Amino acid sequence: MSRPSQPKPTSADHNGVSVIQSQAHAAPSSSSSLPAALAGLQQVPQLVPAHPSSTGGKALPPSKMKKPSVDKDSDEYRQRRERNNLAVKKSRMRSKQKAMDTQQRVNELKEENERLEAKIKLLSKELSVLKDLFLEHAHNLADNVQPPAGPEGTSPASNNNPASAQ
Amino acid sequence: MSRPSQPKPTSADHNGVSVIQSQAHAAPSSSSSLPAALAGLQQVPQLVPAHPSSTGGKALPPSKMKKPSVDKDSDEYRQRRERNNLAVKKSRMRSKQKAMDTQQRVNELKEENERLEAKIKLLSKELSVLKDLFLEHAHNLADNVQPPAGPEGTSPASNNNPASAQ
DNA sequence: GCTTATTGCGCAATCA
DNA sequence: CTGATTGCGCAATAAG
Repeated sequence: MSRPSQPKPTSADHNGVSVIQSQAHAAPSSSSSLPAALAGLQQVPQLVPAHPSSTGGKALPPSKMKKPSVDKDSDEYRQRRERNNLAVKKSRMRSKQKAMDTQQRVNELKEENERLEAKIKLLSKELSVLKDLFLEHAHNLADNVQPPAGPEGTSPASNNNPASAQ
Repeated sequence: MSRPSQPKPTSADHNGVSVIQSQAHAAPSSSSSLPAALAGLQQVPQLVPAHPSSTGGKALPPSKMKKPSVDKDSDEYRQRRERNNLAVKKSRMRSKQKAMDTQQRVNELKEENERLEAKIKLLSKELSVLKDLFLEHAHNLADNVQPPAGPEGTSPASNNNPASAQ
């Protein structure tokens, strides 16, 4: 599918002198047609070619517009277009890829986040248990310098019930 | 491949009907803050040189044209185009917005991640301190029932309450 | 001042 | 049938 230089038949009427633009009016307030506001829009209020030149000349429609000589039939031109098209394709491909990568990153980060939160939860729990144990001990020591022989402190804070039920 | 309909000329026309007007329309107003206007792109609505409303054969030399319909000069056509252009613009805008949002999400998640990791670090530290204290204590108890009498170097866990963060 | 990369846009085919 | 998407090419810039 390379691009064999082709004579390009239909090129003749491209625009050369005529911007065949077809029909008149392109919706004057085009935006008015639809909720332009909704669509975003940054419309530039009519920018007229206010060129300082005297009678601008090109303001006359029925005349010929002197467009730069961009010979569309030129071989050079065709070649450049071709290259640009390629570049465009490449660029867009990259862009898309990047978007996908970003999306993926979001997923990864989300997963990571969950993992981290789980870990935090775990650590917090461990910590609270240990703290409780410590407090208990401290209380025991404070209350009585000679706590019961029972080393383990499975008892409510402060004084544990020596004569506990069972 | 994509367009088996025609011998793909290197032109903009998608099917041979020819996009005669090239993209010269003057964006009536719509987006674009681009300085393109500077180029003096003042395209004025104007009638095309000639087009019979009828099927005036297009300009396609030695080929066969199988898509005569689609009167570009039709009012209907123009209207549909305009609408589609709007839709396209809207769609693209959304697409872009979405991409940006996703990117932002990545940033937020990254931040969150850092925060969480910091928290984990803190908790881990606290935990290790407590554990050490605990172990020490346990050893003392196991080795000797009378820790206070022992060498003063290893003073009991004093009191220091690490529960003070954030 | 060239070339490539990006960007906005319109057209048309296709999807929904 | 209508709006939404998508591939593609053009042209104007931006970037190198």
